[in-house]
Amino acid sequence: MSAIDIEQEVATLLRSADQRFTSGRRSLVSVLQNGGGPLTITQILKIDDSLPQSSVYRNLTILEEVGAVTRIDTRDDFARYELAEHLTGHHHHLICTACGDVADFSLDNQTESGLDRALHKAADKLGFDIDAHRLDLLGTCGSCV
Amino acid sequence: MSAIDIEQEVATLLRSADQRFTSGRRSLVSVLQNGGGPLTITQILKIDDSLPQSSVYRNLTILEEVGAVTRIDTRDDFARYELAEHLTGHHHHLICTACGDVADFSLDNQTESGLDRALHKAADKLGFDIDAHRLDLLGTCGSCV
DNA sequence: GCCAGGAATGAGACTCGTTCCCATTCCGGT
DNA sequence: ACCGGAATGGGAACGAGTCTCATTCCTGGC
Repeated sequence: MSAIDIEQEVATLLRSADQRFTSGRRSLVSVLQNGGGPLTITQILKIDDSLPQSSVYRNLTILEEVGAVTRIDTRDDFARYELAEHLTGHHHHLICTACGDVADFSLDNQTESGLDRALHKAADKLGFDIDAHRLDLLGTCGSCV
Repeated sequence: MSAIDIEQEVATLLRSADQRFTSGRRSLVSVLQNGGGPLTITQILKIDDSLPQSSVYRNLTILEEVGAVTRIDTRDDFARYELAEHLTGHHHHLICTACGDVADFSLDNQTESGLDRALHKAADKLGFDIDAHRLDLLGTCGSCV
């Protein structure tokens, strides 16, 4: 999905929730697009220091409610945000337990769909209704040896 | 693994890290054993109100360092703790996005090992060293309709 | 059994990521 | 251009989790 398509899609999502696609929100989306992985609030503020902290928090929450952005909880104390999967494609996360950084990766379709079947079977048995699955790898990234 | 075996194992883990298996830590382990799923600090304090908050935090941290307990981050603001997998067996979590509660479930061996192979392949490609994987289902539990 | 010294405890102060408040600014419809 | 509701942004408030430190508890050596 191209940068312009993503903008369009985010605009639509906001519009249908009676929200405006303001310049602050535009900047936020663009920072996330170029972030190369989930970003913390601190990282976002450093990348674009024209954005005030409180607006970043508020707008990320709204973008999440609208379904344009996903919040990721890792092991450290910082929430991370990235564009939602229907904008970037389904993927998973490599979480480095040494430096806290998060990178994206994907599984091949066969593994993914096999997993999905198994998950639904297990969830059905327990009367649980699946919205999404979250598969993260915890370990050490290349730069942390 | 029986309750007594678990106590033994935790004792060994603590001992080999030059830590004592004190009565507070014993209570903590027993609360987690009977919790029927990962518990928040608040839940732990409610179940056993003889435990002071600061000790619960400190001892959970120590038990985690020692490898007896695992910390789980869900969507809400509360960290949850449960006994480590080598005491209870490998499993995953159903996280209810409505009430925040967490339940355990397992996948069949075949799915699990296939997944493991795929994950290692993907991680190797990126020079990432896997310690563990974390697979959670987000959705609605039976009691939240 | 007793004592010394380090480990563990527990109550409360503190930290800091996140949320809330509210006066001001912006924007779309008329 | 004007109005009204939405969005903004600076700072105050909140609260889960951490830190401090005086007290209490163990444990190993005598």
